[in-house]
Amino acid sequence: MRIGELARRGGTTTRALRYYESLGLLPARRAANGQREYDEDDLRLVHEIRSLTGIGFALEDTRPFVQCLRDGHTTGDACAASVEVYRRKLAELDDCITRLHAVRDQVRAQLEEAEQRSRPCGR
Amino acid sequence: MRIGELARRGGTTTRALRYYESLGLLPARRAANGQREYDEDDLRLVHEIRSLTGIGFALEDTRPFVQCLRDGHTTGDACAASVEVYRRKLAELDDCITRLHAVRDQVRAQLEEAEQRSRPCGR
DNA sequence: CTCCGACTTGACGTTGACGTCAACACAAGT
DNA sequence: ACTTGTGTTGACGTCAACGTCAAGTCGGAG
Repeated sequence: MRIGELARRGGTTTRALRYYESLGLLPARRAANGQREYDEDDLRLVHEIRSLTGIGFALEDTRPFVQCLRDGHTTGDACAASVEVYRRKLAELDDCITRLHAVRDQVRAQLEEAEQRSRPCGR
Repeated sequence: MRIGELARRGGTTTRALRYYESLGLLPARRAANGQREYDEDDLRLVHEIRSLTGIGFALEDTRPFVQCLRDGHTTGDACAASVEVYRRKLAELDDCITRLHAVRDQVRAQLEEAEQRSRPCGR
């Protein structure tokens, strides 16, 4: 199939697919006239990339998963490198959540304090 | 004082201060020779800006706080517009935290599933 | 033949908060 | 006088993940 069909079926755009190719993430064969040619395996890769980035993974983080599929594994997270990305991302998320909690509490305290000052006595 | 001193005492850089000026966030008087001249009140504004952006507020969000101080209030959050920013940010944070929780749980589930597959039977 | 849709490459735009560099002027210290 | 430090403006670079536009090519339908 050509790039337009892959984009449609993969739930993305032709621009994104060309971008992935420019990163070496999704290389494409070329037809005689220069047009990109993809197959069902490529569609699988696109789905893998999109589902991961949809969750919040960076494009670079999807590389091990794509490579894993390309190596013949049935899932992208069957390889150690992919699992490692999972772990790293999990730690990042926990860290981020912790920090956001702290910030939220800080903002909430500031807000309450400001409201306190605006009506000093009861009411 | 001049821009270098303000940057040092405000915990930032001269580039940042010029940038703030370009946004109209921190206008500066000029000396006869064209150099920017600041006073202690400006330092106060810089501290306000930095402490807010340090928490995660966008520069534009600090504008009401800075204006509030410039209007003579003792704190930057004494004005309604500032409090409104607090509220908005608080809602944003809650929303962000909720989404991150969902993502984290999703990633954790994926990770556990992947580990399950790597050692199918006990152990 | 003409028209349309899909394809190609290349270049620039977007968002935020500056960093970095160039090329120059002015101030202070020795 | 010379050097060093600090100041000025202006322009371009950074990061991510593409969007948008331009100008042209290719294939098939009518």
